[in-house]
Amino acid sequence: MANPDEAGTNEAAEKPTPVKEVTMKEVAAHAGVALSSVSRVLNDHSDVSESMRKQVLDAIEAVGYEPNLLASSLRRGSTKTVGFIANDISNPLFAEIAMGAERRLNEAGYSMVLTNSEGNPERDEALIRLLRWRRIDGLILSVADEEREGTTAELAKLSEPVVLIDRQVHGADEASAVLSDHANGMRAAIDHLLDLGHRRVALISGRPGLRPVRERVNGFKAAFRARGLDLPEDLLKFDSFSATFGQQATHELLAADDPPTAIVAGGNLLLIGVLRALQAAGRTVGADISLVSCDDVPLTELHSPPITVIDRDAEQMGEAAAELLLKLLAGGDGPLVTEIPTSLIQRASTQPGPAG
Amino acid sequence: MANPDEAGTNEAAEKPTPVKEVTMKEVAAHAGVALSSVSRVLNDHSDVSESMRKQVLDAIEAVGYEPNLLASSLRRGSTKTVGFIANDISNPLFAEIAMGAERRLNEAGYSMVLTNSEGNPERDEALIRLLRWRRIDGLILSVADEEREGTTAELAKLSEPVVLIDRQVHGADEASAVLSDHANGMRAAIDHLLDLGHRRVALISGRPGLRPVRERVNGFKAAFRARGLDLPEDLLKFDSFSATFGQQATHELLAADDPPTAIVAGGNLLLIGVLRALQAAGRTVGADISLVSCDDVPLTELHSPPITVIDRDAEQMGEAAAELLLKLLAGGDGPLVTEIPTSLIQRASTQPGPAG
DNA sequence: CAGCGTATTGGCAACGTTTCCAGTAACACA
DNA sequence: TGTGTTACTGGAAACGTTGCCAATACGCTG
Repeated sequence: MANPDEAGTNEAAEKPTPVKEVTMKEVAAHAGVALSSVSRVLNDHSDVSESMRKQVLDAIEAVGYEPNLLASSLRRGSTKTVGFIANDISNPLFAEIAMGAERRLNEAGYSMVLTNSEGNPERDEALIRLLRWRRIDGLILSVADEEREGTTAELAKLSEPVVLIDRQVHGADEASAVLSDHANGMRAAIDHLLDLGHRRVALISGRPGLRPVRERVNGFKAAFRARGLDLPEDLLKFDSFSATFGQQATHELLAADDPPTAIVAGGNLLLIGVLRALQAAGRTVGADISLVSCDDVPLTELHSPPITVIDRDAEQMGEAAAELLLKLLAGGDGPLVTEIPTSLIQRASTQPGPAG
Repeated sequence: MANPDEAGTNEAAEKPTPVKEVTMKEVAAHAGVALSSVSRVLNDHSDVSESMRKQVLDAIEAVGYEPNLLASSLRRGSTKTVGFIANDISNPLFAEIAMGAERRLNEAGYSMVLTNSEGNPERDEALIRLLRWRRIDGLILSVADEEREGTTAELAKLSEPVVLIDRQVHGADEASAVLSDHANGMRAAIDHLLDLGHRRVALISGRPGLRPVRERVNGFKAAFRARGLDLPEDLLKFDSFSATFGQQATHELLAADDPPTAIVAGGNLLLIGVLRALQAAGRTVGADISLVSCDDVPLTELHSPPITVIDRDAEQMGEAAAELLLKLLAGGDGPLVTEIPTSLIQRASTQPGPAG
């Protein structure tokens, strides 16, 4: 025996298990019927006799047949699969959206292919292309950059329905989408702070290239304008949604000549950075400085003091996106838009300010 | 005109846009070469002349060809797709694992089909079957119930490689897996608490049907046994990993005759419940009762006081799982196991106890 | 008994690839 | 000129389904 790894020659089969797949052909042969009849039974077509059905079903059981959805998809021209592209699914916000979408899609018999763009617009493009090549039936996505030409070009090549999450893609105004009402949420939050006597209100957020930021800024401005107050332009910090930027921006704000008396953090990661910076600077939330965050997460509820937030139901957003997509897949014509409300949850992190 | 919906006869095309897909056939025709040559160019086979390559590439450009990965998968017998099944991807722990796995798989040219079992073993089974039918090349999963016969049966029918996340499936000891070292982590945490003088230490966790729980209990017991101390059996609460159970169990523990002086929460959702209950009971973490949690999340770091945790790198777990799967897919033979270390991060939530 | 409708079934051509196998041309060598 | 070799290229058969179309059998009516 030259090769000690080979078990020996006592077994008939010498091949490295190329276990031929059990196909409908085997089922047909075993049942003694035509291939097409097996297909009809499996797709419960109307024209099948009871005897045929039983015969085929028994054969399926007997030979241990398992459908090949790949072949079926190719033939039918539908994969029963939808793509989901997000910046970062480890962000609890996207994780919940994905969760909601997946649940709804699964109910409807669709599987979800999940991908991360990692906030990189080039990856957005590559992923859209890949999913297109994979012949997905539809796509849910939250592009990393709304302005990017390449992304819209790739989307245009996609003839399947698309639902955007909190995005408005430039050049494709007719896109279906699930949009949160950030403007009103922010408006309510700023009104609340202004009511408390704050005037030096800072906003830390990602870049205005994304709809949520634009909308929040709109709400922010509207609140100030409504009272004839000047906008604290110097307190608006836009860069990324990361914790590191939250920390850095807060640090800078606190060190300024005329520091803010209230800060609004535009996301749960930013909040982490803001809290770290405040802690490092020895400021107490609520007492020394008021704080509002966007999106309710465990941290905001259980922090001491609890943090006021502009909330929205992320899982519902995912479900809504799936719902829209399913409508479009069923032949409904778009664009379809669902607006998800935001609500202000007042907690102890917002306290009366200087003029209050 | 009988039907007002029909635009009229001025346009040649009357069909409702059945836009025939551009296939390799069209490319071949346009380039004036054989189908097989187009295929060879696309898969850069060795035997293609420069002129042929250019000719075909130009034709692809000209007709706007896009590969059909479905047909390719069918023919090749590989979908370049792996499945991922988790209880609940909205749980930050799983979200990070999924993130890590997806990143690594994508690098290697694989897509990930993500599904939620919602902690339901029946869904586990159905999902494994569905993914099998979809001809995934491999599977990463964290089963909801390790004992479940049906699950192991479905897995047995799967001839593709499988990597378990923090699970040991009964009857399939030879499975590849990524396992965290929960026992040592818990052992360290309990040692820490015992050092501080705590004796009445409670553990709130999911059911011991899952490996993480069993391992943690082992670590817990080992720490007590090593000092010849009796196990506080009455303080071990096992039910689910939910916030509601965390809250309920804590409530009960606090109301008991001989309440614990320290609590260990076995997960981030449980922690939320524990904190709610403590808050409701007016107990201050650290001062009134010591607290340890499992898995470091923003809440544990930023809580006041910060919470001591048994940490592990979730994203690394996902990457490791993908890594193992890729090895198996490349023909490596298993079972392959990666152990992920845990570490105790001491923070202010653990303070000296009665005997300390 | 011819004719016809109904219910059921089988045959076969797709779907868009990949890959094996043969075939061709060019070229070198004897 | 014949032969062998190399370097490519074309043809055709898969992969496992589905769905159209034709074929069959049966029962019924006239």
